[in-house]
Amino acid sequence: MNYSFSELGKQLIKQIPYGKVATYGQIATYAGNPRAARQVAWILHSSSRKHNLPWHRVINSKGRISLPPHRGYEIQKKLLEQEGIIFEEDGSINLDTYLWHITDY
DNA sequence: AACCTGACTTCGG
DNA sequence: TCCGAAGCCAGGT
Repeated sequence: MNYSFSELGKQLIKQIPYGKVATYGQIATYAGNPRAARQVAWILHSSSRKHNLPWHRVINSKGRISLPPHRGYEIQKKLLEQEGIIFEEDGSINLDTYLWHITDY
């Protein structure tokens, strides 16, 4: 059975454990297209609501939230902090500590 | 059916 | 550190 990139990406996002985060590129890589990071953002836009995806656990490669202020940034930060994730002074997250490894699953 | 757009990433300069 | 360009998918116009 051939699952679409979006379908796989959606499944992967659902698997991100509580208290962990994943990057767009990481999801894209696991879904089979290392260069399709942009599509991951698209998945979140189109499916996070109807499929109950833990969208707040997806951040960019720099370990920072990609949402602009007043466009969800504050909300995402709050949700992550509620899961025990600590933000650095510059607003980034220590990926060595919080990045999800597929092996954790 | 062509064209546009996204919460991105990587690479080169 | 910053900027531009290329690469990828799917849904809306």
